[in-house]
Amino acid sequence: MTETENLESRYLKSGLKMTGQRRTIIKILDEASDHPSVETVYARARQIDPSISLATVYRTLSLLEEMDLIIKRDFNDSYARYDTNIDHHHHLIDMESGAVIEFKNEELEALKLKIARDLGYDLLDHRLELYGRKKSSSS
Amino acid sequence: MTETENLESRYLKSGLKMTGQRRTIIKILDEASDHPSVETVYARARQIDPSISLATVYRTLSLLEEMDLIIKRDFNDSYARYDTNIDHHHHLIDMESGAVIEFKNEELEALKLKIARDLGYDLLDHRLELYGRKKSSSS
DNA sequence: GTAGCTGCAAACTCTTTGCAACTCT
DNA sequence: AGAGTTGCAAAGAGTTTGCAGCTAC
Repeated sequence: MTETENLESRYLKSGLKMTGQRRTIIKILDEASDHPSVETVYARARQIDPSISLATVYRTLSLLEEMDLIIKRDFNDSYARYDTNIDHHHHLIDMESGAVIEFKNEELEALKLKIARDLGYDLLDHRLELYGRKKSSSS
Repeated sequence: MTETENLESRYLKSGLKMTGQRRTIIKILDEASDHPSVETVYARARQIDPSISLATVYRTLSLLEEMDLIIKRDFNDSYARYDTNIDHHHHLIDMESGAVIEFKNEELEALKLKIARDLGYDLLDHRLELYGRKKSSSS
């Protein structure tokens, strides 16, 4: 969960232009601990810069995704959501609150490599999502 | 991969009306070994019944999904794809050919339960997708 | 006979794009 | 100055829906 560098400095290294709009969006992503949708990023961006357009949010998020600075996800929603954390991890989605919890598991990493190997494949990427309900020890 | 009953007989048990269009779509799904998209089902359906409409395909697939006879999936495509196999399994997506390979793994089932439990959750559903490239022993 | 299904076309949601104006470097 | 970025509005893809006619039961 602790990243060496924030998104802004990683972006700056690319040499691409830094505009007011991009700075706004990158700041929002840097501060986001959730996995915001385009609309959410847009809403937050408007609080900082009311004149920003949705098209710019779409374009900037696509750009950052192509640069592998963020990752596009779909948690069975009808819209895309973005993940700022590029470290490899998985998600547990709380089906009651919609909260997304990140986790890592070494055993799983080993197992999935083994499964792919057994099927005759080199693993390039993968995803695991768990959908659950919070255990209540009382009720 | 072997199902006790086919989709058609499971559908008939529901008591819902069986129309020509539904029979066509259900037959296509019963015979599909891939994970067809709405457009694919539509294209195949037209070969049997050229007058069938896309809206009916959408409606029928939604209906079958609500009845838990098929499962809607999204393999990072921009459109929905359907899975006829309701047995619990996972997918390995061949990133070169786009082929989708189904697999099961008991070790994985146990592990994912453990992960959810450790996070304080009861597991309701989950999905694992592996994205890989076929190993070539020669090249 | 009638509840429910169908085809058609229009509408809707999410995302992308053409273009003229603007802004970082 | 100039390449790249922006806002706007229009267009695009995928999906849903209202409605009048039709069909399985």
